[in-house]
Parts: sequence; C-alpha cells; structure tokens
Amino acid sequence: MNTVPTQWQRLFSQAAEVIPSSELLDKLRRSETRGRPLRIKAGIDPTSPRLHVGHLVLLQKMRQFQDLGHEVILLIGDFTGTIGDPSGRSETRKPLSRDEVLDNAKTYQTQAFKILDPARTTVRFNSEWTSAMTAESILRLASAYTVARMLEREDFQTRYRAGAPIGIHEFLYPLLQGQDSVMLQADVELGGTDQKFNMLVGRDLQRDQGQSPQVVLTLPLLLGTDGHRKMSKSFGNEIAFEAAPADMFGKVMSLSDTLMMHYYELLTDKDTDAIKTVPPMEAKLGLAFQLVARLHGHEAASHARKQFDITVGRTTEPPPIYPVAPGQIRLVDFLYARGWGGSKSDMRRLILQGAVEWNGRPVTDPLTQITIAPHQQYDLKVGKKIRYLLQGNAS
RNA sequence: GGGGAGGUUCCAGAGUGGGCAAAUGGAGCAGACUGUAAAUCUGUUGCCUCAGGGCUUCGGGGGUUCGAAUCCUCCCCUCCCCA
Repeated sequence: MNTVPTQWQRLFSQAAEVIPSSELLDKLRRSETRGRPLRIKAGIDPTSPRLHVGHLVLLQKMRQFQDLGHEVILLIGDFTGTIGDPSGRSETRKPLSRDEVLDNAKTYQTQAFKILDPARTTVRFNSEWTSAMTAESILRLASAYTVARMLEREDFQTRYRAGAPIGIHEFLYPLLQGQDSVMLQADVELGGTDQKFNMLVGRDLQRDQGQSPQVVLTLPLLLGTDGHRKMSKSFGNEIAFEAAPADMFGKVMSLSDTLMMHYYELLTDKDTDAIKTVPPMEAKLGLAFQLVARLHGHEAASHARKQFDITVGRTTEPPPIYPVAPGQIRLVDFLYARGWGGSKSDMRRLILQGAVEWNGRPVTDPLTQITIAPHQQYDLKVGKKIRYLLQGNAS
C-alpha cells in the first residue's frame, strides 16, 4: 500500500533536501486524487559516454518515483553538450560535435535503463526547444535574472573570489536549464546538490510563466574512489557502469572503510547501523558483490568474487590459464607486449620493486629472460592485480 | 583603452642561466604489514636503452648563449586594478 505519506517518506530517503518539502506532499496528494502521475524531470549532460556509480544515486531516485507510478523524463542536455558546459573550474570543456553528443546520449540510455523502467521513462532532448531560441528570446530569458543573483551561486562565488575565469555563457546555463523545466512543465526536478541553484532558477522561471513551480529534490553527491572529491570522470576517481565486473569488484574493495559506509548509505538500502556490526572486510565484499550484481548480474558478480580471491591469494584455486606461444623472451618485453604496464620503463620499475613473481619467486633483475616450453605451465604474478597461469602452446 | 600579475611534469605548486626530468604535497603504482586491493609505514612515478648513456618535456613560434623552465622578441590564453 502506497499511501501518500509513506510515498512521501520513501522519497525523502537519501535526499539531501526537498525544497519545499510541503509542496511535494501537496503534489503527491493532488496526483493521487486526480489520478494523474507527476512529471519528474532529471537532466544529464551527455558530455561523456559513460555513466558511473555516482549517477546511480540519481537513477535510483528516478526509479523510486517510477515504482510509485510517476512519469520520469530523462532529459538529455544535448544542446548544452554541443556548446560545451564549462562546469568545474579546471578548464573550458571542448565543445562536442552533434554526432558525439547523440552517440553519448545513446549509450547513456542503454546504461540508464539498467536501472530505470523503460516503460515509464520518456527521453527528451533539450535541443528540441533550445536550439530554436532567437537572440531576442535569449535576451528576454537573461533579463529574468541579475548578475548579483547569479553570483549567489556558491560555485560562481568561489571561482570569482579565487580569480578563476567565469564565462558569460555560464550565467546562461542555469537559465537554460530552468527553461527546460518550463518547457516540460515539470512537477519535480531531481539532481545533485551541485544542481540546487540551477533547479531553483527553474522554479522562478516557472512561476514567471504562471506554472506551478517544481519541487526541487537534491541528492548528495557520491564521493569518488579518492574519498575527497565527488565522483567524476574528469577526476579519474570513478567506477564506471561499464567497468568489467572483476574491475568493478576490485575498485570497491580498495575503497577505504570510511568510504565504504558512505557508499552503503547512498547506493544501497541496507541499514548502515547493521553494517557497522559486520567485520569491515565482509561488509566490503558484500558491497562489491551487490554493486556488480546490480549492473552486471549475479553470475558476473560471483565470477568477480572468485577472481578477487584468486588475485589476492585467498584461495588455492588456480589462476586463469593464459595461453602463450613457446619461446624465449625478455620478461620486460613479454609483459610490455601484453599491455600489463604503461611502458617498458614502467615494467622495469615494477620488476625492480619486486612486484613480479615467476613461479612463486620474485624476479628482481630487469634483464631476466623467460623460457616458455610447449605444454608447460608458469605461474605469473604482476603486482596485485594481475595473476595468470601461462601455458605454452603446442609448438 | 591604460597599468599590473601569471601560464611548469596526472593535479596543486616551487624553481628565474649550468648540479633540473625539475623541490614539496595530493593522486597513482609497488613493497612490508594486515582484517581486504582498507588503515599505517617505506619506496617509486617522462620515454628508450646491451646501463654507458640517449631522446622528448616547463602556453606556442623565433632568437641570444658553449649551455635556457630560467634572458630577449613576437603570438595565444587567464586573472586583478583603473577607464
């Protein structure tokens, strides 16, 4: 039974803020009495073709609304993408071509539907209305806000004070995003806490247009694997949806214990107090399994788990067999040829640091030659992540 | 339009003629240890190399010099102040 108050409560879970919370309740009530689902808007900029588990927080919330019978609009910011959204402060993003954006949008959808219910999802592109805007209409939109109000946005303020560049067009982004809400007549907009300002602009614009302003529901940003900054591809601290199961599993395992709790809170509906009573290692194994299973399925998760045990050496199970052509070759060249290191210097460094083991014995001379005989097996370990049983092919 | 500051290796940020492939911190990688690929400690982090060296890098081009991240010059980019 999904009474309105329980719906309301459920939707609050994991949300950072709901602005204003009473309006959400009103909207839910009205939706129920009129039998009309709410229009939930969530935008994603297709600047990169890969979703990461940070996006999961948003997608989960979208899914929740869907499960409660509401209509979710996945808004692809294809217009903003082609212009080059300069979010973050590092450097101006290179504008993407129309084709790139559409390509990204496609992979986005496939990945997003691992979580969303396609039947209740409408995909829209904001270029639909935005690219048709005239200079006149843009000016009219721009006049809805003042520079002072724009500078209220924390992100702008910080940059301004730090003397970092702010492009004029960046002031237009919140307005365009708000315009999207007007066009879609959104009842609720979902987004990360970093989107709060933009989403609030949407409320103002909707009010200006005589619409009932959307409720803004912000979600906490998931920290990246470094534990310091939000998960983002540009920081290189992400766990991608597409990451191979074993890889994903490993990445979760190397989260710090503190971060693990953060992930539990935002990515699962497990009771975190209960988790605290479980030994950290088991808790982490559980988290890794759950995450991989969600994105790749149970079977893949089991395999990933096994793989982990093998590389970490917690099991007597033999490592996977890796067939190679027989012959004699320098170890560095062999490793480099398989792409197990960035460069030969890199491989040489690993060897000198004792990271490479051949048949269980560390190899420390970078000039070591290895001989692969037909039908023979050799146990090779490189660092913590690579372990194979090399098998010489028949000659 | 005028004046000032600045662009350095993955990131932040030192370096202002030779000892600089470039301090320090972060991130990454590795080793030890461990409860895990956590934490902690240590090492390491441009490329190639028969290890002696060689090659490419300090916004971009040109120049001075035996020698330049460091000096000159032109260009591009950013920030601040004044108008």
